[in-house]
Amino acid sequence: MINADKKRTQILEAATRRFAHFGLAKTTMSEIAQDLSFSKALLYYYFPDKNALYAAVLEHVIAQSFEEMEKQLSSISDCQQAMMFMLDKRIAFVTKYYNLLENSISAVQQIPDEMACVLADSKDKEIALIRDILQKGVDTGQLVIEDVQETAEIILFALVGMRFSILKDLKGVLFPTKDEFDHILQLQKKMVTVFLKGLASPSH
Amino acid sequence: MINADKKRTQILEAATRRFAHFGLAKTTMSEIAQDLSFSKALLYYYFPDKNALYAAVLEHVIAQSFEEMEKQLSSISDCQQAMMFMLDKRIAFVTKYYNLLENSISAVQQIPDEMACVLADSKDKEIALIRDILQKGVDTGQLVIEDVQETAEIILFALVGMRFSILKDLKGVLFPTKDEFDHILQLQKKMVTVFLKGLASPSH
DNA sequence: ATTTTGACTAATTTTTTCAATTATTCAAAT
DNA sequence: ATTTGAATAATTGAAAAAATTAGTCAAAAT
Repeated sequence: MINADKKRTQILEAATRRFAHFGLAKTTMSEIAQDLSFSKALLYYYFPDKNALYAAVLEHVIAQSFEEMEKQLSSISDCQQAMMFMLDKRIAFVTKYYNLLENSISAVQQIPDEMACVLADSKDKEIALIRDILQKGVDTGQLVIEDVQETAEIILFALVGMRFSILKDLKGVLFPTKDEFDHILQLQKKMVTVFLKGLASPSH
Repeated sequence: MINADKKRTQILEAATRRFAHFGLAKTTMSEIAQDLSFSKALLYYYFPDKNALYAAVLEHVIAQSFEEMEKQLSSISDCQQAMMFMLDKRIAFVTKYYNLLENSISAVQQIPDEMACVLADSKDKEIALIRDILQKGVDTGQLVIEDVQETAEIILFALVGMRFSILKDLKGVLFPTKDEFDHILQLQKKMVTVFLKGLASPSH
């Protein structure tokens, strides 16, 4: 029982390493099994198929990141500060898991339902996170916002889109460098700062 | 001479119709020639190759749109109004020429140098357009901006990215509808409005 | 009973080949 | 200088073959 869970976790971790480095297509179930000296069949004992394993990995790293972020965010009361913190963490996450996310990032191709679901969830949670930051700003009188949900959506669209636009401009670059992610972060911070100023209560 | 230019223009126009409707891949040189009852070889007398013709079409429609926009923009002094006008025109352009731009829009694939060049130019011009609107706002005392060029870039990145993010969410949709473009426009306007408010001079 | 495996099959991807389409050239005609 | 028909070169698409990988299962191990 406890041992079974351990095996499952081991598989998840090995899969995370492989997927995070090589992506879905360039990782085989055999390789993951070999990394652990397990038989390939064992992977199928714990996970129904490759997509499910990949989705589990995705879900795991996303959940981990959210958990950490929410914990740390709770101790920041200023919403400008909170937003900057979130941007830092967001970029750190994307930088670390860029290859894992490549499928979800590069549009075009169809994403299997299982992953689409995880990603949709993740998007909702991210909007909720931004919404909570904004709401705190409204509650403390720092901000004046008519529709907090929509405003959070606009901010997320702009952030995701900004990252995409900048990375697209770097055409021919298979793997963006740390510097390029830093550049994105810098512009995102400036944008959000101006945006928050635009939402600021006149009395402040 | 004058007749030769006319032929060139005819070819450009016929190519525009085909490319705008079917895109680069689904349009053949023979079809363009047939539309005009010219021989296919004549197209090669006026344009070195298919990519060059496509790039010329792209350049032409972009230049036309810019020209019209600049003319009309010159008579708008309020920068909020100017920005909204620009957003309207931008979306109208993308809606009209969506198929023509599909290559440039869908990332991933390599864009031939000739087109990349036209698109890079177009991007620079667009930034310049936004910069000029912002600069007017600074000059009239409506806005306070430290780095106008960078701010213009941020706005463009956010706009382009926003469009991309929203269209990506509509996965499986080959041709976005008018309504979907309107939704993009609506969110873009809200974003830019808040952003401009964030740049507004305190005295206003 | 649960967990694990090797050997097997099914599905998918990659490679190769070949026919058909399409881009491009060019010598000759206008 | 402009235009064309006829030819060649390049590209694409479909089909077949080969190779890799996903997924299954009966039996072994714990």
